Amino acid sequence: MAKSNSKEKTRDRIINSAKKLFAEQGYQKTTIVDISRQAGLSEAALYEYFQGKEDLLLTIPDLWVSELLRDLDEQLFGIKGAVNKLRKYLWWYIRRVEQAPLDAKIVYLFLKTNANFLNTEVYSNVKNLYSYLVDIFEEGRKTGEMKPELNPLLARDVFVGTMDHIITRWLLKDMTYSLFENLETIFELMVDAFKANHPTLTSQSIL
Amino acid sequence: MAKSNSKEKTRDRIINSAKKLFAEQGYQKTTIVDISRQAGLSEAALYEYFQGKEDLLLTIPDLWVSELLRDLDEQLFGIKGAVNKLRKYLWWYIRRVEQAPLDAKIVYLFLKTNANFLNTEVYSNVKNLYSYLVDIFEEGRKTGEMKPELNPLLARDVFVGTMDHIITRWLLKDMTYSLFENLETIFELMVDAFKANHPTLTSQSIL
DNA sequence: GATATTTCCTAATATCATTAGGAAATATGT
DNA sequence: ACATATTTCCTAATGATATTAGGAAATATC
Repeated sequence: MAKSNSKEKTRDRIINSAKKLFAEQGYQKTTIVDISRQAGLSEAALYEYFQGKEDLLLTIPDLWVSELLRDLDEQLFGIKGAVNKLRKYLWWYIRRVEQAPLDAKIVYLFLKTNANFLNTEVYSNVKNLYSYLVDIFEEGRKTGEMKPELNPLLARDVFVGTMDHIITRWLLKDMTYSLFENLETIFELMVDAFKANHPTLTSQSIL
Repeated sequence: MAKSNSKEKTRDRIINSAKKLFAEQGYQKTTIVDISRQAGLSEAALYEYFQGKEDLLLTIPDLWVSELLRDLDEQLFGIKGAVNKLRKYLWWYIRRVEQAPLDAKIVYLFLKTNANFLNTEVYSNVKNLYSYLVDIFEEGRKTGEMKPELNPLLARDVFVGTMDHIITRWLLKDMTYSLFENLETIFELMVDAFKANHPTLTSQSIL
């Protein structure tokens, strides 16, 4: 299996070169020659591994997001309470973004642009990633930890929107600070939107 | 002034053609030939009006966003109370997006990608657009209408993030529904994050 | 050791963005 | 009205770059 092994190595080298260059110079300004040089190949050889530049762009975040999805279950396992799960989700995701800023940059800045994004494997994986949040809000609503009238889909929009917003700004500002800086405060702010109104009084009410 | 008049007309024709094609097919897939044909010109003539394709891309949202900025002051004039201002801001902005979906699409989907975005006039105008929100939250905090410990910058992040998120999804889904559908509910959800905790009790407390 | 397959390369080819150079139309000054 | 300057536009270049052709070198398979 030395053949397929070396094939995997070359493929990985191409992916990593592309990732680096896309994130540094942007998708448009990165040429196939750039990528293949960086990977120590000719342009033509690259086409043995990928159908083209766009295929390459779509492959990178695909790997990252499906790995995220695999990890998420495990991370939330055993955590009790909707708010605690929500906190874990946020801290986990932000950490993952800080650990893989190049992947994050490609997902957040270059993918949405792409006309095929909605038909992508990445898109459906991202949707899955976010659907966990809907479940968490649903649980919170049911247990009375959160508002009885809470709409889980809209709560997810607030949560994901805020998360994506601070991540996008961080990426545009070239990751010059830590995403964790105000995370606690912003989390508490959001939770106030979701939590039942009078936590010190009885939150169980009969219809 | 027939000369400069006709010049303006041609320029506008180019802008509108580009706007339409960029929004329909994306920036990359739209060619200069496409745009100039649509505008009834040769490619070369287009270069009399714009420095190139990227210049064209950046000009379109520049016009839209500076017009928004001019309008905003007037729209908020005479509205009393931070929550009322916030509501007006949201309804105004969402309406503007629905009225100019092509411009919105270019701002939201193609601009962030661009490496020069942060050095753009558009960027500084968008920042100005958002800075109104910070003022509103500051006012709300001072008058006691909102939490005394509210961080106006973070509140803005929640508000803008949520707004941008629902707009981006709407654009990706090809504007097949109305942005106003759940707006009331989502607004109330967010306001719960900002408002003082016990509105029925005294909200003035001494440190 | 011979043959098939994979991996890679050097050169086309094709598709644009952009520029050159100049013609036609329009404005300006007399 | 005429001559000249300026603006607007056009038909080709030119140049960059994604992709493909065709085949050589390396590697695997029998």
